[in-house]
Amino acid sequence: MSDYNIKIENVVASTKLAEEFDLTKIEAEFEGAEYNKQKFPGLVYRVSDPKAAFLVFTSGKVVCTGAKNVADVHTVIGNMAKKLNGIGIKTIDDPEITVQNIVASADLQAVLNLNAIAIGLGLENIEYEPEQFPGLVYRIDDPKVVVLIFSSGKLVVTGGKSPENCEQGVEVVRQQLDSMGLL
Amino acid sequence: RLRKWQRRIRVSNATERNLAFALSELDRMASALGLPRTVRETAAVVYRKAVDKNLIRGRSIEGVAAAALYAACRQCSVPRTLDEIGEVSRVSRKEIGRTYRFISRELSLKLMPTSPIDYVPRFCSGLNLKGEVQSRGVEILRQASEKELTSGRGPTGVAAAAIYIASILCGERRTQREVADVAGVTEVTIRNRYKELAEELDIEIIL
DNA sequence: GCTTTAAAAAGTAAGTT
DNA sequence: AACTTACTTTTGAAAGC
Repeated sequence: MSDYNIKIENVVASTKLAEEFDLTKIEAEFEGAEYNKQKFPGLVYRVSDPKAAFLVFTSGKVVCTGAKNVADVHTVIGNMAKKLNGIGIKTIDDPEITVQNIVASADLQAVLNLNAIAIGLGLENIEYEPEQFPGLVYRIDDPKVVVLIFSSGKLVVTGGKSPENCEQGVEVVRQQLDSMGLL
Repeated sequence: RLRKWQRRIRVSNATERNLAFALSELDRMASALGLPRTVRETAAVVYRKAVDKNLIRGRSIEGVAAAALYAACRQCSVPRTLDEIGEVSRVSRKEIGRTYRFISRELSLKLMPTSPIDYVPRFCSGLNLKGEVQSRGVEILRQASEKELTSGRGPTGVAAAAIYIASILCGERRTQREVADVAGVTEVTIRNRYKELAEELDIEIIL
């Protein structure tokens, strides 16, 4: 059927792996780990298994970004916990992982007139400043997501907490544009 | 009782002082940009509305004034780019843009993005090009708009490309470098846009 | 508000070759 | 003129300034 090639590009999640962390020790033991307290309070660590990046804080909380899907988030966080155990750091057993944001791309397969869309969706509901950025910004309340609409018909959906939110966001835009005859 | 009075007077004085400062800022920037009185007045109206809606809280007077001027230029169809406003303001282009979006939404200015056509008169006069070239440029931009060649592109770049083409068609050729300088874009951008326009609008350019 | 991470979209910009 | 790199926009959490 209709294929908008919805692809998840990035998943951001947060969790708590311990009560506290000695970031200086982790920096010394983990190859490639970066930690500059004055620059940023978190330690930066990148992995390539499933590719992802971590921000580790002294509070024991961890932010994981760059994963391509929700399953990978759990995989890399699990791997991270094992690596920490490997250098003698105890971690919480079943950490509660919360997906905070998902970025996805899609393609409506149609050239779009952004000026017409701006009027159609209502100037008070959108932001479109081509002098600054080529995409039209459309904030949706239904699934609470933000959709960037480009003249090429390509879309970027961000702010969603689940893949479903992203799909719903694309569908809302498709339907609205279709009903206005702009697709 | 007396304290309350004094406080009101003090607030009133501060408010008036701030308003006076904002208006002088608007005047200073408008003068530096050579903007007509109508634009300054429009900017003053926008600024006063922002004050009435308490939109200045947490924002600098300079930032709101610059954003108000940017908005006024667009409302009056004599747009200046954020870079141009930024050059005469002590606030960064980034903050002017951010503040503009905020007051634009809060005051429901509902401004459509700037049309490349609105830049044609200023750019052409900056290049000493006659009205004939302007008309040609505007016509090219009208066609470009109909064929979806302006969506998502910077208005100044598209306007510059149209003027570049028009100057050649009218036998008053200006170099890409000259047009790029008055439009504030790079030659690469003019090249990309003019090739696209010439191709899609079937305009033959003989150099 | 800022700092840091990642990622896509498309336009524009800057530095090399 | 081509390439490469990089910045514009949006989103979210983390801890601290």
